[in-house]
Amino acid sequence: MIFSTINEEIEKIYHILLEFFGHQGWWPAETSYEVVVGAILTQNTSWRNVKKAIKNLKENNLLDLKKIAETDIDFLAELIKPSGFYRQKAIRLKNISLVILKDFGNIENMRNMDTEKVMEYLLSLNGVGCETAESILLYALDKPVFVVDSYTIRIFGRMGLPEKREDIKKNVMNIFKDVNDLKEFHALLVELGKNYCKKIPVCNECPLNEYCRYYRGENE
DNA sequence: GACCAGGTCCTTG
DNA sequence: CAAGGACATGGT
Repeated sequence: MIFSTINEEIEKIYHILLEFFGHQGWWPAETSYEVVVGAILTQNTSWRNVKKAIKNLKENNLLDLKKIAETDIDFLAELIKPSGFYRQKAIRLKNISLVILKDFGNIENMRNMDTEKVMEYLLSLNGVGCETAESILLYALDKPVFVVDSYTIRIFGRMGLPEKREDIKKNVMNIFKDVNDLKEFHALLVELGKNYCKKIPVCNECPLNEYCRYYRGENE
């Protein structure tokens, strides 16, 4: 067994963040389908805005695979307007729901498939890219997958860790095998990204300063 | 008013 | 492959 510096650093970061921010309890949703909807709606969009869209769907009793699959696209677009890119997202959301309904009947039925297979399947859907697919796998289907988003890439870059999404994913999944750890870690990284590791960083009080190249003025 | 937000797709070089 | 534009609302 060889101890890698990178692994130790990643593990250390996880524990610092957990201590600093506490347990995140992601994904904030009542059903697995709600995770899927949220994952689409939050693409390049603040969760604050997504919540409004989800609220609209719930108030219309539409947060259901079968119902969205039958909903008029223009009406759907109107409801999810606050989440931005709403015309695109309405089309994609309805299409994705239709296809999943046809192929599986419901989200839960996707759990029986191999992780690799579901990943491939999800990526084939228009509007589902790497991050959305990973989010669905981890948070809707409870598959042990690490979600790499733009915050993660930025944070790893600032820490001097691997910056390519597949490298990040490999490294993290090599350390954390447990679904709950993977869920927690991604949520914690988003929390750090939102509050400290921004494009214009808030280094004061950032819990990861001692690991940050940027803070030490070594790059950027 | 500028900039950013829990991306993805399509087109170009 | 990398880079650039389109998609759009709402908060700081």
